[in-house]
Amino acid sequence: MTERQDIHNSSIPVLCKSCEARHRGVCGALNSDQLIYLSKHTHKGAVQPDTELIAADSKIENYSNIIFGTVKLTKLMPDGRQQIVGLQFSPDFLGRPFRRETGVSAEAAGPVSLCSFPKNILEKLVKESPELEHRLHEQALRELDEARDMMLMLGRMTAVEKVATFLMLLVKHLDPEQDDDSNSIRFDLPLKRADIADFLGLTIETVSRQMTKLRKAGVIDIENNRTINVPDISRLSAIAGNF
Amino acid sequence: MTERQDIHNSSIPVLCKSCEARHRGVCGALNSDQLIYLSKHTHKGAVQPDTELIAADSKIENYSNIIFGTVKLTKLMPDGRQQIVGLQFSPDFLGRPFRRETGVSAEAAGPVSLCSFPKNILEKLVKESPELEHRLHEQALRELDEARDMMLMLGRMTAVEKVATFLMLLVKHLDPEQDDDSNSIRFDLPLKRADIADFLGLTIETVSRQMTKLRKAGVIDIENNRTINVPDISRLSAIAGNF
DNA sequence: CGAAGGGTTGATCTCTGTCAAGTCTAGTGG
DNA sequence: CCACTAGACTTGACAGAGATCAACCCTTCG
Repeated sequence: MTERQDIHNSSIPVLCKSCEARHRGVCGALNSDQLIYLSKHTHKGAVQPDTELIAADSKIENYSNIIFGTVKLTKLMPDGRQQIVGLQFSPDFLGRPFRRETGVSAEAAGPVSLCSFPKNILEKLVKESPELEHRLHEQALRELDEARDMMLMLGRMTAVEKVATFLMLLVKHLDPEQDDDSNSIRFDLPLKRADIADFLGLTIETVSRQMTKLRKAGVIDIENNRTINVPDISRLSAIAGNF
Repeated sequence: MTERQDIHNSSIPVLCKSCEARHRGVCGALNSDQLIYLSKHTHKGAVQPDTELIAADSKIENYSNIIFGTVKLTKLMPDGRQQIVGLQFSPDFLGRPFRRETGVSAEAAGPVSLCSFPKNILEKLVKESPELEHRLHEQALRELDEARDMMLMLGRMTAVEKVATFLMLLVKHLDPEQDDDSNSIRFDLPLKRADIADFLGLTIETVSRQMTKLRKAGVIDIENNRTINVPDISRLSAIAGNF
């Protein structure tokens, strides 16, 4: 194992001090020198909802870490049909090293802030640090697992199951191990109905109906159309077909 | 770039001499010493159709290269619903380095022959050869792209489009750039109807009906239920929504 | 020959999509 | 301050694509 000096070294760029990505994200593989080098070329910025971050088939010039917000990866058919093929949250890495684009575009699902740096800087770092490539590899495998979970959902689940699965995805993401005892949770939907529909392979109307069904069954509680309250997570989980 | 001695070196294990994986697969990243080391622990063998190669959630002890045949990666729901989440063909690598299983199992779709070696041997090689990890990383990214293409298909396509897309997948795979001028092709389906249905998120009956529809429209020709003749690939491609 | 596996075809049902109207909220401008 | 509009969401009526149930064909194999 390589020495991981960065943790105890005080010379960490100010930019990175409070950044999640430095621990859980790809930057965790860098030592303080590399971090300083990277941060010199880095640009932190906020983007507006529905901004296109990466156009399909465009050459990618920048890579980013997501500091805050939710990014949706979408695929579009010529006639306008759309499918969300991935959601990326906080310390996720955004970009496609070593690979041309294949028709996926990235859009901010709401307010998002990013930490971006030029493609060639990252590639230089990858060459000198196998550990960094290993991190990227692991993120790719994680995304692959998520994609396959979604494939089972898209191909074989009913509408209610899909909606429940989506809600459980958010629950699991917001509640990483902590609060295991509390069986209830409350959170805001990061996506509007149209996006949820594109995520689940349904129409807006069907999504709406299934949410109403879950609400009437007492499985969830909806405030302002955006805030969800789950009084008993295990009930929701059962509908999602927890496995 | 690392020196790639293996191409011109005559001391290549007999086992590997005629193997596709040595060029296009992961083994292409190894020099002849590493190849010899690996081949010492390697076991080539054939497996019967529908054999389970990797059980869902089992600890993986072996990795393999696919020498011949088609392997399906499947996900199963408790009530028996099933979804094929990936197909792997000839020089593909089979296994999940650095990652516990997540409910995917691998099965031979027909007669398959594999070249297997123990987990720890590969992991040792990965440690000394960053190029090998890079290859594995690239295969993961390729699989991720395929998974996302499938997600669009599963979530947003109609039954005919799905079947046409599946056939085009086979066409593209069997016809890598060559024979670009010939607009027709003939091939055997590597999957039976039940597997095609699990791949497309449909039922057997619907798959059968859509194939009949394509046959009656003159887009394809079916012999013995297994051999497909496509007289005009562009017609098929148009139905699949080629993009 | 009979049984089993793979495939097709038909009749019917149902879930989800489509079309259309309506609610609620926030924002704009007179 | 109120009318007006636009966007996000819901609800209802209806239609249609695909699922389900069932019969049937064909080939293979003991």
